[in-house]
Amino acid sequence: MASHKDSCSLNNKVRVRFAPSPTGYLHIGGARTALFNWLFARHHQGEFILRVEDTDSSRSTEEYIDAIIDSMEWLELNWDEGPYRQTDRFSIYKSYVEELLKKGKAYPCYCTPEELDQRRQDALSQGKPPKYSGSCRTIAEPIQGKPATVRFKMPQEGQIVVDDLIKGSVIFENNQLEDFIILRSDGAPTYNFVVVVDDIDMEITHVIRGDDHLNNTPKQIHIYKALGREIPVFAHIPMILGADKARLSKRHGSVSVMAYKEMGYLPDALANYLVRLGWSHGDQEVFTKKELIRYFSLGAVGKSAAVFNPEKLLWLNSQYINKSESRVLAEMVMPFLVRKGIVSEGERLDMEWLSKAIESLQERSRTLIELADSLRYYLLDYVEIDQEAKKKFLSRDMDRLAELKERLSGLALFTAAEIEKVFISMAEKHNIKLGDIAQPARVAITGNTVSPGIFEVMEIVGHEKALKRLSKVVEEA
RNA sequence: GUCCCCAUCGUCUAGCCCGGCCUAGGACACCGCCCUUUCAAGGCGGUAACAUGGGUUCAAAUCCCAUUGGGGACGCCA
Repeated sequence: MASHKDSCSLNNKVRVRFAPSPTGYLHIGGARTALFNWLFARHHQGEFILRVEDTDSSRSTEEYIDAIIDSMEWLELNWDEGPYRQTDRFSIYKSYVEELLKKGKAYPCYCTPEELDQRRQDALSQGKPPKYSGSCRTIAEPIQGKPATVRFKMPQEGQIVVDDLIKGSVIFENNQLEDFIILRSDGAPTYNFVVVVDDIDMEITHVIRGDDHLNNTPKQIHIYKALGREIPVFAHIPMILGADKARLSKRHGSVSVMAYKEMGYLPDALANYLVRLGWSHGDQEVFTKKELIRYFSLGAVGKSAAVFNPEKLLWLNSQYINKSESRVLAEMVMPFLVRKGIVSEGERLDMEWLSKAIESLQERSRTLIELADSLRYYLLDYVEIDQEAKKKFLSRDMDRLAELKERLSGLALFTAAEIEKVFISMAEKHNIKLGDIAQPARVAITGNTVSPGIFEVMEIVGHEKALKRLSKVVEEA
C-alpha cells in the first residue's frame, strides 16, 4: 500500500511514543505496539519516546515500571527520550484543566461515584446507553467544600471524523459522546485527558496504538480542538488474539515478554514474529533489524486482528538460532546452563570450544533451552543413559563396543575424520551397517539415540571423556 | 443495549486502494518422498481459503449494499 501516506504532511520530524501503563508486565501486544512505534521512528529518522502512564496510583507499581523497561531493553527497543512519568507532570495537567475551565469548555461535577454507578446500572438494565446526563453542566456557581470532578463539555451535535492511517475515515456522532471526567475528585487527571496533554506537550506527530483505543479518539480530538492545538496523525493497529479468537490473556499461555526470554527465545526472533502479525512485506518471513527499519510502513499494516501462533514463533526462533553466530549463542546460553546445573555459577568455560559444540547443535535446537539440554553431553563427565535406548542398543554385541573403544584409544589424532575411519573399517570387517555400530556408540556417548553426527560429537567431547563413557557401558553390560 | 472496527487455507499473510495477468501466491503446522550413522537442517511434492446473499460490470477475491460471524469500546482504568 501507499507508503507515501506515512510521510505526507510531515514537514517536521517524526515523534512517536510508546505509553504503557505500569499495571502489569509488558505483554506481547504492548511489545508489538512499541515495536511498530520504534520501527516507524527509526524508518523516518524520527524520535521514539517512552512515557509511563501511571496516573492510576492504586494500580501502578515501581516493579512493573522496571519490568517494562527490562523488556524493552531486552528487545533492544531503545528510546530517545524518557521514560517520562505522568505522576511527575501533574502541574502541567492542572494548567491545561484551568485553561479549559476558563474557556468554558469544562465544568465541575458534584455527582458522587455511587450516584453515577447507580445511573449507569439503571441505563444498562433498561437497554439504554450508559451516558452521563450532563446534570452538573448548568450549575452556575461552584459549590464550596463539596468534592468535585472536572468534566469536559462535549459538543452534543454534529459529527467528528477520525482520519486514521490504518482504518481510514471513521465517523462518530457527537451525541454518542459524553462529558467525560478529566480531573478526578482527588485532583489526579484521567487518561483521555493526559494522553492529549502529553502528546501536545511532547510534540507527538503520530499516535500509533492498539485499535482498542479507536473509540477514545473522538473524545481526544475534541480536547485538541478545545485547546486549539494541532491534531496528530492516528494509526490504530489491530489487536492480537488468542487461538480462540478472544483477546489475548494469561489463559492463552505465556503473554509476558520476559516469559519468552525465560523459555529461550531470542529477542530478535520474537520481534520478527511480532512485526509479522499485522505487517508484511511480500512473501518475506525472516528479516534483519536493518531490513525491518528499511521496509516498515504503516501503509502495509493490515486492518484485521491476528491470532498469536506459538508454533510459528518457535519455527522463527529455530531459524534465528540456526543462523546466529555460535559465539553469541555461547554467551546467551550460559544462564540456561547454570540454571540447569550443567555449569556452576561463575565457572569459566573455553568459549571457543563451547562455540564449536554449539555449532553442531544449532540446526537442531529451537530454543536456548533445547540447546542447553543438548550441551549436557558435551559438558558433563558422564551422562545418564536413557533406559529405552540402553535396552535397544546396549544389550548385545558389546564386544564390538569394546573393540571400538580399543581401536579409538589407539588413535593419535582424535578428530572426526580419524574416528570415522575407525567406524567404517569396523563396519566393513564385521560386515554390518554403519548404523549398527554408530547407534550403540551414540547411546554410550550421549545417553540417547539422538545427536549430531557421532564422529563430530566424539571429537568435541574429547578423547578422555569419550573413552571413559565407552568403558563404563562396556563394564556395566 | 448503544457505538466502532474487522472478514482470503486451521494459523500468519500476498493479491483488494488503481476490477481482467488469480484454474488465488508464500510461510507455519500436517502428510508423503529424497538425502542419511540417529535426529535435525535442506530439497521435492501434497491436503487446505476468497463467510453468505444481493447488486454494479463484458468481467469481481478485488467496487457498493445487506446479512451473518468475530473483535473492541461504553469507568473518578489505561
